[in-house]
Parts: sequence; structure tokens; C-alpha cells
Amino acid sequence: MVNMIENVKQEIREVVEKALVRASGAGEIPPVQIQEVEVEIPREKDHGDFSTNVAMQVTKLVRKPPRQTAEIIIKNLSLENTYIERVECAGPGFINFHLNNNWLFDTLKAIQAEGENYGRISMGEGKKVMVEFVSANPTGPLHMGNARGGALGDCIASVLEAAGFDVTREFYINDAGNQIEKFGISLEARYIQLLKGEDAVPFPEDGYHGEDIVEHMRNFIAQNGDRLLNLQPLERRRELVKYALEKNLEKMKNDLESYGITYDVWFSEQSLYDSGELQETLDYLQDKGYTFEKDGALWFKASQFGAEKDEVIIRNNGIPTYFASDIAYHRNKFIKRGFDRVIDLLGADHHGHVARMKGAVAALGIDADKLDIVIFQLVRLYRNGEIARMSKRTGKAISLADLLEEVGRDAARFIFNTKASGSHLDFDLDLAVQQSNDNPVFYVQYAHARICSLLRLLEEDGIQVPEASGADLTLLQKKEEIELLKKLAELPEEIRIAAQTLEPSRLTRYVQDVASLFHSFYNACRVKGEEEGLMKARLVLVDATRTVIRNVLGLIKISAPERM
RNA sequence: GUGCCUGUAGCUCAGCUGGAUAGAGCAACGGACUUCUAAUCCGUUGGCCGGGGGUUCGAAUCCCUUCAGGCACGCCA
Repeated sequence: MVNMIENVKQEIREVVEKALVRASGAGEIPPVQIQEVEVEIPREKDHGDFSTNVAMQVTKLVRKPPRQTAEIIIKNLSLENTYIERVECAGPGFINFHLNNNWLFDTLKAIQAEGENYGRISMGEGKKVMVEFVSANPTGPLHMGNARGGALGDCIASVLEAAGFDVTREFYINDAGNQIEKFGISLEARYIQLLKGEDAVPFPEDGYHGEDIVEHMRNFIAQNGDRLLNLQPLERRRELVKYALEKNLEKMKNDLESYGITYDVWFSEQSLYDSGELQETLDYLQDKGYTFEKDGALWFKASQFGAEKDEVIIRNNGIPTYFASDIAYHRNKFIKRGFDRVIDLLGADHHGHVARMKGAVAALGIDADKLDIVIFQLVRLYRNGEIARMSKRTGKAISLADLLEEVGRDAARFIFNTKASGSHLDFDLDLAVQQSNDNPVFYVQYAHARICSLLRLLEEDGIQVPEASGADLTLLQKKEEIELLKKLAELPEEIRIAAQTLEPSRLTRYVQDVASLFHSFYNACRVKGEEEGLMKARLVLVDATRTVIRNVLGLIKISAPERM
């Protein structure tokens, strides 16, 4: 659980805080109370390894020019037993810290010691978090929106795990309500049509017209014949829905599995009806006076809780809306199951749900900040430079299964995580399968394979990766070695920020940077055949790079091939 | 009409809880393999950060306004 960047920042914070106290004690500046000294890594290498803007922040309190304050702070710094080698005042009043490289060598030792756990942090303190994602309507196949939401949600979950949260991945099955009703009517119509001819019964206008419905009924009849014809429609539909839903769920489970996603819980919406939780929730809201009746329907006063308008929760036909069961569902998540935090992923077309859902959570007496709703923008597919809507093979809308078949799991997961969730994403199908340097997936995997190849070759000569403590790491001096090392040191910090912002796309960028710096190193420095001390030090570095690449790829569940 | 998201290099995007000279990849151009994988590397070119106001020591970043694109505004989910 080492986060060397955080350690060094903390060291600098402490040293600066002490200097402030000392300076005010000596009467050089008035006493200043500062919440936390901000320490950052400057963009420009000339500006040191770390810097702080504290002198500028206190400029009003101190009533001196920032540069002068900075000089006073610097004068009072006590740098014994720190990584800090040199300090200077620069620009409008920044204090820049130049470190000796020992912190990087310590990082290397930490990477070797922690191995596959390097990067993990304890930020989450074991708190229970649920990530609910995809939760696609089980009436049809998974589409591109589900594909992005799936990659995103699964990686958010992984990032939170790495950050020390106790994560549950959950899929909410919409197996109740209106669309299931429609599903049943559609299945039934096809069932009768298949048995008694197209004209026997009209197909409902607003039904599901997809070929998959017909397909289900064909299979059902092959297995079960026409025995449902004599049943009451309600009974008949129930059987057909049960059959088709099971098939659809199985297909979804399989598709998601081959996409690398395994859920801890598949949660049924219907179960909220059956357990009485839905009714309990509605009673609660009514008791609290958070509802009112209008036009024969029951409404939730969402506008009292920050939403734009009120929402119907029980229709005038007595049937609860989707929103009603979603409120009960969130009550279940927080209260029945005690999650400290819940994260829902929704496509941009559902963003209208955010304010009212948060409002509902607040109405339940739960801190609405415990619910994060991540909205991701929708996907546009490109092929041959043009927007691709249809699958080449099936001629229908491209499904997750089609995508996996065409570009594979690694490329799909990686590319869906290259952009921030709020950004629109253009997915270039041609690029995703290209085995070239244009393709970021291969670029990173190639770096890993290259490292493995190098280690393999040395091993054939009887040379192993040495213990970091037994190698003279100070021999690592070249620019390419140091740059790579610094990047490796950033992994825990990257995970911290990715967990905080719920943006796994940081990690795909990060691992590309690692790969890039490794390739630069590889071209500038030899390992095999070098003088033994240097070779050993570089071996430790190369092995640590492999660990970092593998850990990140493992986190986003992308393969790290040893040969390419 | 109202709300949300987006607008940064030719293209795809970072940077957005304010910091120093706005970054990366691709594309374009010029280089590097007798030596560990050239699926690689090195260098060069490329920017009124959509426009206009404001806040401040300082704005791509915060506020207002305006333009453009996407999405949503249902007793659908």
C-alpha cells in the first residue's frame, strides 16, 4: 500500500508547515493558518519535481509580495532526513522542490515488494460500495450503449476495489412493469401467429417487432408445442415471458461474461413487489406527506427535493411506475443492505432521471451525496470513415455480441475507457482491429510482450531479476530511466484520482504513458550485455515496468500477452 | 421554449476543485535497425482553448451572455 508520491507530498507539506510556524515565531511573517499546503507536480520539468503555491495563497494574510514570502519560507525550511535536495523560488512565487532520486529507488523496491498489489491503496477503508451498471432491458439484445456502460461500470468497480472499497457489482433486472407487459403481448401474438397463421391475430403496434421474438416462439413451439393455446391469456403470457426472459438473461449473462464482466448480484425488480418492499416504500412516502393525488394518480413531490417537476409513482390504473420501484430499489440498496455508497451508471438519454432519483433518496432520509449517478455519453460507430449503424453480418443494429466478434474484448474494453464518460465517443471499428501503432491497445500490449521477451532471453542465459535491495539502483541516471521511474511512481496516485473522479479513462492514458516511456528507455538503454551492475539495476526497472503494465491491464481486464 | 452534456492543433482527445511557456496520439515532413521484438524510437511543423463581457496578482479552468452540435423534457424505462 505504498503511495510514494503521496509520501513525498506529505513530507513537503510538513516541512513547509513547520517553516511557516518558525517564520511567524521569529516575527518574519504574521501567524498564518492554512488548511492544507497544496503540493503538485509541475508540468515543466525545469520547475522541479514538486512545487507549492503556498506563498501566493497566503499573500493577502501576510501582506508581502509572494516572492518575498516564498524566500522567507525557504529560509526557514529544515531539510534534514528528507528526499529534498534543492529548493528555489520561481515565477510569481512558486516554491520548487528538486529531489534526489532516492525516492524513486525506494519506489522501485516497493513495486518489487508489492508485486501484483502495487498500486492498491487503502482510501476506501473497506466501505461497502455498489456499482450498478448495464441493467439493460431484458426484452432484447445488448446494444452499444450497454457496451460502453458495461466497460465503464466494470472498470469503475475495479478501480474502487483497487482503492480499497468493498465493491459489489450489480445488474438490475427490469422484469416487472410495463415493458414486460408489452413483451408478453408481443410473444403471445407471435406464438399464435406461428401456430394459426399470420392473420389469426394482429400484431400490436407498440409491441416488440424484432425477429428475436419470433425466434423465441419458434423454439418454444418446437419444445412445447401448442399446449398454451387453451390457456387464459394472462396465464399464457406469464409462461411465455418466463420462458423468453430466462433465455434473454442467459444470453446477456453469456455476452457479458465474454466481455469480462461478472456480476455479484442479479437483482430482480419483481422481487421488490413480491417482498412487499415496494409497498413499504410507498407507505413511507405517503406517511411523510411526500406524495399527493392528482388526476387519479399518486405523485411524488420531487420538486420539494430539488427536481424540476413532480413525478407519478402510481398510475391512475393502480400500477406503480418504473420510478416507484426504482425508489424501492434504492431504499433496498441503502437501508436493507447497508451500502455506504451507491453508484448508478446511466446513458445520457436517461439523464433526466438523476435529479428525481437523488430527490427520492433524500426523501428516504438518506444523504443524497451517497448516491453517485454517472452519466455517460452515447457511442457512434465508424467504419470506413462513415457512421456504421448496422452489423455487416446480421444487417441489424450492432449488438455487444457483434462488437466482440468484430474487434474482440481487449480492444472494446480499452477503447471504451480511453475517453472520459462525459465525452461523446466515436468508436472506429477499423482502428480497433488494426495491429499497428495507431491502435493504443496493441501499443501497450507490445511494450509488455517486449519486456517479457527481454526477460526470457536473459533467463536463458541464467540471468534473473535481482532483489532490488541487492542492486545498485543509483546507477539509474539517464533521463529515460528517471522519466520512466517517475511514471511508475504515479500509479497509486492515478488510482486514487480515478477512484475519486470515477474516471477509469485515466488509467488507459496512464498505461499508454508508461508504455511510451518504456519504449523510449528501450531505444536509449540496453540491458543485455551491459556492465553487470547497471544491467541488474535496469533489470529491476524493466521488471517493475512489467508489473505496472500488467497490474493496470489486469485492472481493466485486458490481456497482457507475453509474446506478440 | 426549459434543463443537462460537449465545443482545445488538420483528426481523435487530455488538461476544467484557477497557477508558471496550453499537452498527447494520429496525420504531414525529416531521420534511427550488424547488437535485448522497428507492432519501436528521435526530431520538425502545427493553437484568437467556439465568440464576447466580467471576477483576480493570475482564467482553457470560475460567473454572465451568445453561437454550434448531442440528449432529455411521458400516468415509457
